[in-house]
Amino acid sequence: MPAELIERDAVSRILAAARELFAEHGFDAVSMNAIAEAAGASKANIFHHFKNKDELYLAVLKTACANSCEQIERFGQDEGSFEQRLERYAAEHLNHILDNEQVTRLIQRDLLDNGPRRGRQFAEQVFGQNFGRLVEILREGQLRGELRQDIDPAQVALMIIGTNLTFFQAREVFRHFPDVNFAGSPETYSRMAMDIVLRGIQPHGTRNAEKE
Amino acid sequence: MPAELIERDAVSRILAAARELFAEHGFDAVSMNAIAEAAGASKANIFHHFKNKDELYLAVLKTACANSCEQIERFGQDEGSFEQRLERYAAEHLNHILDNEQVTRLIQRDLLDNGPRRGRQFAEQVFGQNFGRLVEILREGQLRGELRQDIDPAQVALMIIGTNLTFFQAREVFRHFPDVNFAGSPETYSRMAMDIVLRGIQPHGTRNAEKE
DNA sequence: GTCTATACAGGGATAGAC
DNA sequence: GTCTATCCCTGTATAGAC
Repeated sequence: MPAELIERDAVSRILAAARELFAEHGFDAVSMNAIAEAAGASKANIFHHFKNKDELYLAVLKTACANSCEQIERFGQDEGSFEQRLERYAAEHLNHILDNEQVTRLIQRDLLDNGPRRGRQFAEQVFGQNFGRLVEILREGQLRGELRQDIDPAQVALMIIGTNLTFFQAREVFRHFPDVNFAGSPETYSRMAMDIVLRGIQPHGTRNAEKE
Repeated sequence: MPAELIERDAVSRILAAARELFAEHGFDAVSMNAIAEAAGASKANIFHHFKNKDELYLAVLKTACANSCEQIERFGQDEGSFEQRLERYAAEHLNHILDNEQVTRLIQRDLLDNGPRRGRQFAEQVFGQNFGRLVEILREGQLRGELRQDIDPAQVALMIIGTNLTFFQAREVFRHFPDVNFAGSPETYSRMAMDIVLRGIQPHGTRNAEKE
């Protein structure tokens, strides 16, 4: 028996199977037959619980994003210096997208799709939540003079998120590049990237980035 | 008549239509019927020129990437200071991916479709070419002491490319974010991002980033 | 709620005339 | 090289029994 997620009700199994398959292959490449088989249910039963394929996809995205957003809420919450918070946020964010590979892929797919709008809202929700929290932290730091005034917090937030997303997206590719040593180590990558960013956004004349 | 690309031979029209549709909607979402209609040719004629759908897709990717790589060769070629070259490279790269939206989307899609699937090679080719050129420039700068020694050039290259790709990928989303002012202006975005990166990778104690 | 069986549309791909 | 017509399969979705 497929040991992974047995003993759960059909709806849960269907959602889990659908999430995995949609994330891996994309909406159009996945048939209801495949989902039914992976979920250990009949195709007709899926249609009993979800009106059609689109609605199933939407349900997958909805539960996945809700779960993801819940985790994001906790990023960078704790106390600590401005730099520590930022560094921690970046590390936690990278960790999060790697741990939730399926959701991340779903969202990236959705961002790429120009066609049916389907669940764009959820992609925007997750992306926007991360973005908003980061901007908040950065604004606060700016008020307290802990980063340059002549800088757009939104820009920095986007750089941090983007740097992490790039790692996620391209890690399998640059794993084969001779120049790259950090492919297998997100921690190293995150630390190095944030070292550059932090130094880049320091107020002019500051010099206290190292602490080890 | 569809004014865009008329008067060309069938193969060109087919490739152009296929590139547009694949980029927009993804491989599985596009039917040969749709391509035939968009290209103003019959489905049978497509199959006359391309063995099957996969081969057509591969041909699209191949020509698109070849064209793209040709342009990349010219990035950052000219003389100028290290910082100027880097800045120029970043700006040209962002410009390039925006101008070649279809190719960029094709590659991102291909990257996402991790499976035992198609032309991963092309993604590696384009990505790798950009990456390699950037690392080269950075190494050179490092030798001449124009950027920190304790930094991995590959890391910086990835940050620059990733920052640009993120702009491309998410610009439609953060266009609606109140915090973002640079959504419509890649030039502004690129300048601001590189300002941070350049300051972040300067040798300790340098202070000559501004020149205007 | 869950199944088997089935309807029916659209997909990729081919035959064969011109 | 290009077309029309057609094949056959797989996809989504439904009917109806249990």
